[in-house]
Amino acid sequence: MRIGELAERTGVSTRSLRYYEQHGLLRARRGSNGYRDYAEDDVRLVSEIRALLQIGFTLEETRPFVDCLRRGNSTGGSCAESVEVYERKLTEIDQEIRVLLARRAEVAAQLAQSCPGCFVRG
Amino acid sequence: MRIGELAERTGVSTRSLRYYEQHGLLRARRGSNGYRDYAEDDVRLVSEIRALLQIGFTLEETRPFVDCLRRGNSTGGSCAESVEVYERKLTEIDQEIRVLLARRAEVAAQLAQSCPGCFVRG
DNA sequence: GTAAACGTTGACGCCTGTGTCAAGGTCAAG
DNA sequence: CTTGACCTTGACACAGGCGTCAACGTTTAC
Repeated sequence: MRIGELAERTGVSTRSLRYYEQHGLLRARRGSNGYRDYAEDDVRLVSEIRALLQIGFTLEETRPFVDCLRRGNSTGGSCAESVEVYERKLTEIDQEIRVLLARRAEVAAQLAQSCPGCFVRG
Repeated sequence: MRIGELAERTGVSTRSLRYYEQHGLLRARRGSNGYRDYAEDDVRLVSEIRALLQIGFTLEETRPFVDCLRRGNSTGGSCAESVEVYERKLTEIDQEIRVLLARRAEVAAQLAQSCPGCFVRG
């Protein structure tokens, strides 16, 4: 299928699809006219990328999942590298949460000091 | 004092000081040679900005605090506008935390599915 | 044949605070 | 007078994923 159809079926803009390809996540055969020609499997592949981006992964972090799918696995997360990324991501998220909680406490403290009457649930 | 001294005393690069000025947060008289000439109070002012940036405020959000200090208040947070920003920031942070917690749960669920043996404290 | 729809690559913009380089003015010390 | 430290403005670069426009080739339908 051509890029327009893939875009429509995945709900992803053609711009994004080309961007993914540019970063080596997506590959396409080329017709004699230069048009990209995608396989059926690419629909799932793009969906995997989108799902991960949605969760907060960077494009680079989706690479192991894509590679995993390409190797024929039923799920992008079925490979060791993917699991590692999952675990790393969990650690990162936990760290971000800690930072935010610290910030929240800091802001709440400042607010309490500036405005003793202001209640802050915490 | 000149910009170099202010930079040294606040631990902020001259680049940043000029940037703050460019955005109307910092003002300086100019000597006959065109050099910026800062007042003693600007040290505290810059410190206030840095403290807020550190906590995660954007430069724009520090404006009410700066204005508040300029009006002669002992603290940048002593004004109604500043308190509003504090409260808005708290709400934003809480929202971000919620997003991160949701993401964490999502990632943990995916990980558990991909790797049943992997334990995830939650 | 021609217009419309779709494809191609390339490149700029965004957002935010800051690093960094350029090309030049100023001033104190030797 | 020269060196070097310090100042000035201006402008490019980054990170990340994508919108969007340009300029141009292809296919499709009439």
